[in-house]
Amino acid sequence: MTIGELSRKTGLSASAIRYYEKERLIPTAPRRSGRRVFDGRALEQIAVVRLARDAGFTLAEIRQLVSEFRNNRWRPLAERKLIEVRDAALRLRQMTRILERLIECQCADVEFCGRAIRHSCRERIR
Amino acid sequence: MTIGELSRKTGLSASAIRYYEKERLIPTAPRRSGRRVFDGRALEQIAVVRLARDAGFTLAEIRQLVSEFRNNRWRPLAERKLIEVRDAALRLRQMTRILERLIECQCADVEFCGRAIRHSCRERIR
DNA sequence: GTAGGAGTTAAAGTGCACTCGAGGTCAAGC
DNA sequence: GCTTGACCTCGAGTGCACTTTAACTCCTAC
Repeated sequence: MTIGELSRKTGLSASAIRYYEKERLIPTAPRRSGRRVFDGRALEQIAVVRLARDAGFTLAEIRQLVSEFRNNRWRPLAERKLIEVRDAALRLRQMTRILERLIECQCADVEFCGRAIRHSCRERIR
Repeated sequence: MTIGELSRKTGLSASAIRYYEKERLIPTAPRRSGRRVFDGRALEQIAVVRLARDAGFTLAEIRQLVSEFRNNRWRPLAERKLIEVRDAALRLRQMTRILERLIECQCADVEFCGRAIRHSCRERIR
């Protein structure tokens, strides 16, 4: 598979794939006359990176996760991240409820909605 | 309330608060001899911004949301964002499950876990 | 044999969301 | 009246995650 095909299949730009390789998020692909040749594993590796990134891992953390996967040092990293991810999911559910309320609400008094929303938000910081 | 107190109460740095004001995410605070004076509403306004930011709105989108709140143009913005937020929440739940599986798994064969995880990730792109 | 298209590298540039630093102001307490 | 500390503005700097650019190579098709 060329970098172009991999790019089309993953939706990730070719330059982003090169960048991921350079940053050691995915293994260095073997070259055929200077060009990268990928196999099916690259799809999985990129999918792992994207999922982790979507879940809020930084690329530095993902590099750690993938490089420390073979020894057992990834465990504390994963545990810390699980807490963060659960918290992020909670905040997203709150935001979902607020958006749903906001959208479904037909009240003419937009100021009332506003107060209700500000109140929901404020609960979070006190 | 001074900017320092507001900073302590919200956990947001004073420079970030000034930045939010400059970017019109929160209203321009009145000055007393050159210094900003905040009241309780500032707590709510900052909480709204932080919640929206946590939910994945960019500051530009938040500015739109807060500035268009009084007319009814915020509605399509909120609807589009609801879809994104639901999707983000789904991805976070996937990541939570993967992390939980990873952490709870006691198997010695880390390669097996690895394959299972790569498989879960790969499902997402095919 | 040459044009085109896809690939290569290294380095510089971009956008976001702040953060920092310099140089200055202001009120309170000694 | 002077020091201290918290505040002010403005502009530059930072870190992340890429993207773009420049100059080049390689294969295919005409």
